[in-house]
Amino acid sequence: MRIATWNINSAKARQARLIEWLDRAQPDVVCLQETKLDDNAFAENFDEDLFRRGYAYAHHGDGRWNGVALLSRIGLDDVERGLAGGPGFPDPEPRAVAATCGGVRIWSLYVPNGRAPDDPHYAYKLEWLAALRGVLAESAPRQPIMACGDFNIAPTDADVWDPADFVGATHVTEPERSALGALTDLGLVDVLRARWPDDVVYTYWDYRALCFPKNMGMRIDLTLASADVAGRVAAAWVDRAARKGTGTSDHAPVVVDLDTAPDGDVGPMVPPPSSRGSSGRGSSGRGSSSQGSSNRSGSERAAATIRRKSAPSPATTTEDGA
DNA sequence: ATGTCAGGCACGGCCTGA
Repeated sequence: MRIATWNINSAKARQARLIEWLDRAQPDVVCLQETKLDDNAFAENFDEDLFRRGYAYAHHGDGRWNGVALLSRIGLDDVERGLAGGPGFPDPEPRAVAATCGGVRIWSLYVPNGRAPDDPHYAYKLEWLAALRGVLAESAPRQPIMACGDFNIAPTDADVWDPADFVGATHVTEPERSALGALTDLGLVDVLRARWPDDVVYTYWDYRALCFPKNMGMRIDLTLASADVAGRVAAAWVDRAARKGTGTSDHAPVVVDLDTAPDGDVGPMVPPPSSRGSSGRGSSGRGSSSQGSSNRSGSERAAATIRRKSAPSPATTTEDGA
């Protein structure tokens, strides 16, 4: 079961890249953020592309800004749009959609940016995260869950290319990190970081100033999983190829492969493509701890990481081509 | 150098958001 999250920065502008990526990456479930479409426009643009590939979807958007979606080819049940009890700015915005897919309650989340610590949008961000905690706290004890999306928070200073550059900025402040900590305190595991504890792993690079080629990035797109789900993680990586070239989002997808659940009721309805065998699933199966790294495959490593240099220089970082 | 994009409005560049 392959789950991905991707802030695509406009579904319409990204249509060709998204479809191309679905065909290449073969995710079973995709959490999208910043579709920037209303529900009708999303349907008009994507019904044919998605249904032909076996995906059902739930879109929650009202047009110009925000907009989230869940795509699934392994079932899409009990769809829930919006964040119950969440704040507005001033009205509630389409930043959350959830569904049960393959036995896991999955959330696609677009946390407010915050803009600046003294901006009203920052207070809104913290209120929104508090409401999210309330919703996940009800769900987490009852079922396996994953909360995926653009959190607009770098969990630690290791998740930004230069902490000094972020002094006074959002995404790194203590209240934001505490709000994220309140989510992990529910027992949710940041599965990408658990998988790559010591590597430079970014998911977002500003379009400006050659940030991507220099690897001046941030890790703000997160895949949080309840312990039962985290224990099934067979691989987790950032698909940096999706950020390369022209016409890309400024975010790259985060991809997580789960082994089949212990009760064996979960699996893709579409036969796994041959590419799947080279992405970390071929090893021993369940029992791979989310903390463990010994069974990471070379291709997972190649896709996921940039090696940290002893003297970090953005211009000289190279891909780890295992 | 806020050095780039995206959408909206409305068809030519501004404005807003990220």
